[in-house]
Amino acid sequence: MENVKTVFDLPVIESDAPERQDAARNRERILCAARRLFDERGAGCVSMDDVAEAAGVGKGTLFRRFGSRASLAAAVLSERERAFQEAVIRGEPPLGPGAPPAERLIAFGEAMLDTLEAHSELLLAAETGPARYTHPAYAVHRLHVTLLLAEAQPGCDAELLADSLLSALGAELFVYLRRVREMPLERLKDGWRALVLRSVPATEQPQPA
Amino acid sequence: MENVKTVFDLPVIESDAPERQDAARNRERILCAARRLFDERGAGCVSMDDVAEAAGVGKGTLFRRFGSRASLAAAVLSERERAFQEAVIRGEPPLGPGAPPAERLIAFGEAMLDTLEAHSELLLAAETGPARYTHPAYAVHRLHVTLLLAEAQPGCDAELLADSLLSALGAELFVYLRRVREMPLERLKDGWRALVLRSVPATEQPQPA
DNA sequence: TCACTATCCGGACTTCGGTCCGTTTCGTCT
DNA sequence: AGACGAAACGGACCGAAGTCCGGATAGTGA
Repeated sequence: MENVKTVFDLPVIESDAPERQDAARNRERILCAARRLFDERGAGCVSMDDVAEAAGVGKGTLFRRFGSRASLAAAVLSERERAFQEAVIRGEPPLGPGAPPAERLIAFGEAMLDTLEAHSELLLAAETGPARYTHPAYAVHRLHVTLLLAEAQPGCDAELLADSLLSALGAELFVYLRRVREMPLERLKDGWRALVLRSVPATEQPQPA
Repeated sequence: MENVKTVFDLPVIESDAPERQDAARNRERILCAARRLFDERGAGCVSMDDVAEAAGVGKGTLFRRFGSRASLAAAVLSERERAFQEAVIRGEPPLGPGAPPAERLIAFGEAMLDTLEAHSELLLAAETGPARYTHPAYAVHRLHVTLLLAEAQPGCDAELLADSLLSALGAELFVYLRRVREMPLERLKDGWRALVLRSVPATEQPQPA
């Protein structure tokens, strides 16, 4: 995992040719406008037409660059996501390499919960539809969790368990627990910790290596 | 739990007055048409206009009875849901009362997975938007799981753990695992079993009572 | 039987995500 | 510089969920 490059957002598969100048300019305009609007009004109150207009760009252009609303939200989050991946792959323990897998899993979930707390609306927008599971960022999270689980508990179905655990960090559930059920953030973190410690033997020691 | 009445669908909060005759007739027509169309074409290919037309009813009426598409899908599923609740509350072990809590949790998840396998599209439609967590059926599932967890493991945060475990049975994740990742149903069941056994000490014995 | 009213009906309308396609612009090759 | 093809632009257009409100109707009380 530590040799993996961070994975950026790939809103639309760009084959190989470099981006044309106007395209790059418009992408920047759009991202800038979207960031501003989402920030001002909350992601829920911003339509794609709003973004297009604020960016001074046609709607077709908006959808050509970012294939969907969910994808645009993800792109706006990509900078943060990039930093997060960096911290996970090359950062300090316990989030980064060096700590025992259970510790790292706990730190991972806590970091995710902090991100959710700070950007729940945006993450909610980014997870609507089938977007969540097909997004490259999710693939990275899954891979990370899968590897940690496999390390902590060889023999378990780490692939599947990773998805199951990650589902507990979904934005929809988070918003529900936080806003409707009004659970404090700390409680969610404790819950995650307990969940991980149940899934992984706490008796694990720091990997020798 | 065993004394709780089954909870039916409450698509729209009807205060107390009994339903007017034409209203009841139209509800029936709508449900009938929806059931048929969903069955014929798959839930994804049926618009609300389609349902309204097939039911011989205006669109306004459709939305007056069932507040949203998700709610309509849930209503169509309500009969099955009712039977499921019955089996959980008063049926045979291990799904019904009598088996140790871990066993019942496993059986519960397996039954949910079977339902998902049979009606994934409909469940997917029923879970779009914030619908899932606010639906009465979800409240019943959560209560059931919460009580079993509390019984199996006093002292744990059963409320939260219930939601976390249930998130692993969400329709969106299911469809993704099943169709995109192409995991066999049995693997998902095994995964659920493992998840439950990790969350609950397997050393638990049938409740003394 | 006949008002009378609360409830319900229905379809036109709005909003919004997403698509299409004729037009424009960029970069390149001569 | 001029021409040419690929790529990008933009806004009209579409389908579908959900809202609104003027008109119809079922139950009620006299």
